[in-house]
Amino acid sequence: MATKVLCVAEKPSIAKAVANHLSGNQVTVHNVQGNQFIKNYQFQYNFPRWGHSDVTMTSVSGHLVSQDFNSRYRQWRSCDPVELFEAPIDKYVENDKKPIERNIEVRARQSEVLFIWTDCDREGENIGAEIRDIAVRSNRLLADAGKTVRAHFSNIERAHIIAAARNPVTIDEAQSNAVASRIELDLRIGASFTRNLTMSIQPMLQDRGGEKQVISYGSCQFPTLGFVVERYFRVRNFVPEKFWSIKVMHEKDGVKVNFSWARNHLFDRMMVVILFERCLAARTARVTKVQTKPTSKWKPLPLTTVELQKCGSRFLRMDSQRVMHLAEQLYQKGWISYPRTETDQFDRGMDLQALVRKQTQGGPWQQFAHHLANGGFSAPRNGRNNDKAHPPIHPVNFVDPSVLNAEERRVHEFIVRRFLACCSQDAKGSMTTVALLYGSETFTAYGLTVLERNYLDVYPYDKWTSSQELPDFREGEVFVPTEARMHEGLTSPPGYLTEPELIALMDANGIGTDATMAEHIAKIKDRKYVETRSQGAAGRAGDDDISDDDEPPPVNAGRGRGRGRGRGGRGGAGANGRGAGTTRGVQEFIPTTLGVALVEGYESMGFEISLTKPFLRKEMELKMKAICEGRKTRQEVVEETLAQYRVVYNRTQQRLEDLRASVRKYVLGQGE
DNA sequence: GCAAGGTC
Repeated sequence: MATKVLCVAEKPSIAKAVANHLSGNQVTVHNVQGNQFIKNYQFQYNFPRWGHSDVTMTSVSGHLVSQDFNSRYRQWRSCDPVELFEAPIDKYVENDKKPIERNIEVRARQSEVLFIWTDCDREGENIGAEIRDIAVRSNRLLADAGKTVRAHFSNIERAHIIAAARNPVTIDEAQSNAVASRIELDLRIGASFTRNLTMSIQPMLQDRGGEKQVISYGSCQFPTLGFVVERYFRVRNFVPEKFWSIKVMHEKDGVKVNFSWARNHLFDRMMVVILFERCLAARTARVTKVQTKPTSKWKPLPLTTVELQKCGSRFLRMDSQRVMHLAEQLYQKGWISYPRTETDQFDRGMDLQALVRKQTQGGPWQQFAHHLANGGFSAPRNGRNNDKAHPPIHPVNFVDPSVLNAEERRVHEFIVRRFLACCSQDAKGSMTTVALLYGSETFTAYGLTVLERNYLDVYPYDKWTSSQELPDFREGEVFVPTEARMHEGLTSPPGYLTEPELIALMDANGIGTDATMAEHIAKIKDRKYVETRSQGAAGRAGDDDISDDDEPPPVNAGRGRGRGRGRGGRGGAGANGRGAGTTRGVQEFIPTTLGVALVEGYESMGFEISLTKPFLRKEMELKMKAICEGRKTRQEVVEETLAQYRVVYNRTQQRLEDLRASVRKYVLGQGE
């Protein structure tokens, strides 16, 4: 007698891949009535634990269960918003998900074992619990010990999937509970604050003929707005500072070589005058070091969602939501892998060379792919992130670019080139350093010669070019510099926040996930908290009369722009918050008067915890971790967090006048 | 008319 096993994945693509691996492609496919994406795959498999089995492999499509307040509370004016802190919450399945629910119910009734194949992350654990609850309601026997299990897998390579099928584990209830608390808190806090804010502020805006707009609070959208406003004020409040430096130029063999000062620049004019006079007094400079050594520019890391979005803004001039939409389409058509991933390491088991060979069929990268297939291949670098659920974004099949529309083609081309770049060699070069001692001061010139472009040939988004060749200097050589002068400069203000910078800040502060960051950005635009414009479209705020010092020396460029790069430095010249590389045409974010009023209004209330800063979200993250590790229960976290927010809510009520004053000041221009 | 998280 064959055991009947029901497998349920988080999404159709996983169900299909797993079914194919386990069945050896001996599989029959059935449609699920009412949903064109979900399929049931039926095949035989011999599980060590259950023996010869008839397997049905199906999937859900993300969360199956929705949550909202009981209908008595759903009308906005049905209750005081503060009641939403404890109003009963209903769980239900949306109508469009009913066919998926029904499919599981029917199949569960015929099954002896339920085998969950959701992604191995917190949300996946919670979705797994949703699936189990629905299945158990339909077949109580599945609640018995060992009758509901879960696959532990971190990629969909064949061997890995088979190992997961043979070694089931149990659902991690703690992780599921962590998500449950997150869901409840986001709902209660988001809804209560949003209703309160909207009902107290919206009438003021309507007075001036504004349309009815929702003024929302959310644990992700507010910190996102906070980043934009913070940068805005940093630009607005920027006071340029004068600085001084010493510039040395020497012409040799017909080449003018600029030497940069080891101290870069100083903010003390007298000091620079003294140091400069010592240079002049010394008259000659002596070459203290001539060094030529190999250098390289590292190839990029495997592509994550966050990186795709940043590159989309930077290189393709598309906003993050657009890029994600296009990537989603490419995924659904089967050209690229799953586009929502935090992983920047390829699993060792993956046959990357086979994927490279697929790209030799055509496209502008064809020749390069041939070169990799014929011995040029080099294993990708490993980044530091692995979500244990999805591989880095990569092309899974060849598609002739001409069948894609213009926008899809650009995103697809980027993904293919990025992948091929990952599989090729670092660019190689040679860096010459010449150091001078002139008076008491050290000056340095650098010369870069690019020797092998390697990955750069397929990845035009990175720039690395040879500098002017340095003339021959000898250690100990003494000369009178052709030119030496003092230079006066002004520090320049940071630019407004660009989308890649905003995404980097959200990423570093844990605001949103790879799948939702673009939505939060779109949300604060939609709510009219911020506006975007093309960088450089309008004159930059403040003075035009800005000069800056020379760029810092060209250090080994390999040190990639990693995750979590801090925000632009403050004050100091040069550290101006503008991202590396060209940013012309990139969208920059400017808060509206409403956005500024909200942030300033809340700040003026002087809470010890700020709603517009990322700390609360981080704290939530830590509390979820505590639940996962068994240090706290779901109830404890919900209660203590709600208590925290209640304090903020009550104080917001008491000091509503502060918030209204802020709106009057910034939005209505009525002063204080 | 509310959030954030999955997913098509």
